[in-house]
Amino acid sequence: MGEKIAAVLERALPPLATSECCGGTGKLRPRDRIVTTARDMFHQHGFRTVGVEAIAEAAGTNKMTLYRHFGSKDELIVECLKSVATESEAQWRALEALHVGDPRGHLRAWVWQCADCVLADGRGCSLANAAVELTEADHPARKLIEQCKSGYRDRLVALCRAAGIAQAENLADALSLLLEGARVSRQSVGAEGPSAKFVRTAEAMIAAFATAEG
Amino acid sequence: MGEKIAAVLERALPPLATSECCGGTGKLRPRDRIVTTARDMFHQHGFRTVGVEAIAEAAGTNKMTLYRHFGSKDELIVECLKSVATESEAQWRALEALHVGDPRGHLRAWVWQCADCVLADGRGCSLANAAVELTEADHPARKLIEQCKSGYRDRLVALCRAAGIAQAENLADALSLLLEGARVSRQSVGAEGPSAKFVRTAEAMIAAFATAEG
DNA sequence: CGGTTCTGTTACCGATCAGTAACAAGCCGG
DNA sequence: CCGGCTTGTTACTGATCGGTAACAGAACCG
Repeated sequence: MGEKIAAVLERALPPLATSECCGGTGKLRPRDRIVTTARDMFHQHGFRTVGVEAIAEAAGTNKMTLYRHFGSKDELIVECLKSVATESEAQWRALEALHVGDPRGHLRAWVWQCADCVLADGRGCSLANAAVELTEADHPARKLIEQCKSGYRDRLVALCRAAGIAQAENLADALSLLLEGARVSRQSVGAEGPSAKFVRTAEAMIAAFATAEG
Repeated sequence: MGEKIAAVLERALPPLATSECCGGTGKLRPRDRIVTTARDMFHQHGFRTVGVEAIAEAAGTNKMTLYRHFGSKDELIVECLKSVATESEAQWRALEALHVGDPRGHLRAWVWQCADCVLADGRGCSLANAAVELTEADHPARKLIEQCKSGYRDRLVALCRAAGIAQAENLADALSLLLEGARVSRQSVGAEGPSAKFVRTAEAMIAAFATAEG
């Protein structure tokens, strides 16, 4: 099954004392370093591929300390996804603060922010990827994923409504599909595939919904 | 990491002699039964989750025979994806045959066929899922995935062009994003999420592109 | 200072998994 | 009936991985 990433890390990393590694997380406590590092590694290489030992090592600590903070790998995964969700929410609020009283501009800025994200990161959305990878129906991450995605959807609906869109739910869902599609398409076809048309399509869609009678 | 699917299978399957199991592949030769069964299991539970032993057993044979036909698990994965691609191509041709001389009806029928697929199958596209799960940059499946997705995109562009759409590439890519988004969104938010709006959105998009001046 | 809490280290367990060896049994065409 | 090819069976290796035990050391706070 391909090359073990542990071996790759072994080769790529300098001897390293106790910090300033993959996460670049400086002088935080082990728990925070672990979450940050694990978040990146899970995102980059997948949840099943990355082992807890590799995470601990990359975070400048060891497996034992990891297990003192997280009861299991699944629990760590959930914590990482929570961290992703928190960051996503912070990004949303930041964009919100930049466009108070201008929901239409807010919506268009959101499109561009998403496009940046799709462009910059070749691995899409960690939450969606987790839903693909963690197939056990009762995996603790599944509930969280659904909650986050639903929450995001609600915020997008509210934004569309604020922007004066009559069929706010329909536009929000359409934009969600486009965004999710762009992120997954970039992983399978590459950045020059359909995902390159995300901005143009989303803006056209917004324009169409804005001029619709309802 | 949750419950082992081997254990689940052990419980769910009757003793079973040599056939008529998960794949329900009757009297085919072992190689074909393995591919069919592996395709289903990979799709349902993910590529890394499913072990070769479980596949062989579910296919009514054993690991040794599996390895006589496939050099490695990765090779089997590639073969499964090829099988998926072949089936998808056959479906395309079947739809094509039903709508000769009516590209516009063909396009709308394609939308409905996709919707059926999204509705019926909660696990999305095996190729896209593989791109999410198999993160090694040089994994043999990656090339295949990109080829298949690009080929599908080309066919969709051709169909749009035949339907008289001026910006055929743009519509094809937009529809690709919607479809891919619907399949991945169904896995994270469920069937009642944004993916439920796929048909309505796709049809609106086609209508918009059809009336555009170009 | 002393005690407590957090962390590092090493070694280990049990399970799983990809992949192989060796041999016995079947099938099938001549 | 025979000889080759395909399969079944069992047992095994070597590696990895999730998770734990036990002890030593460091940091912190009174």
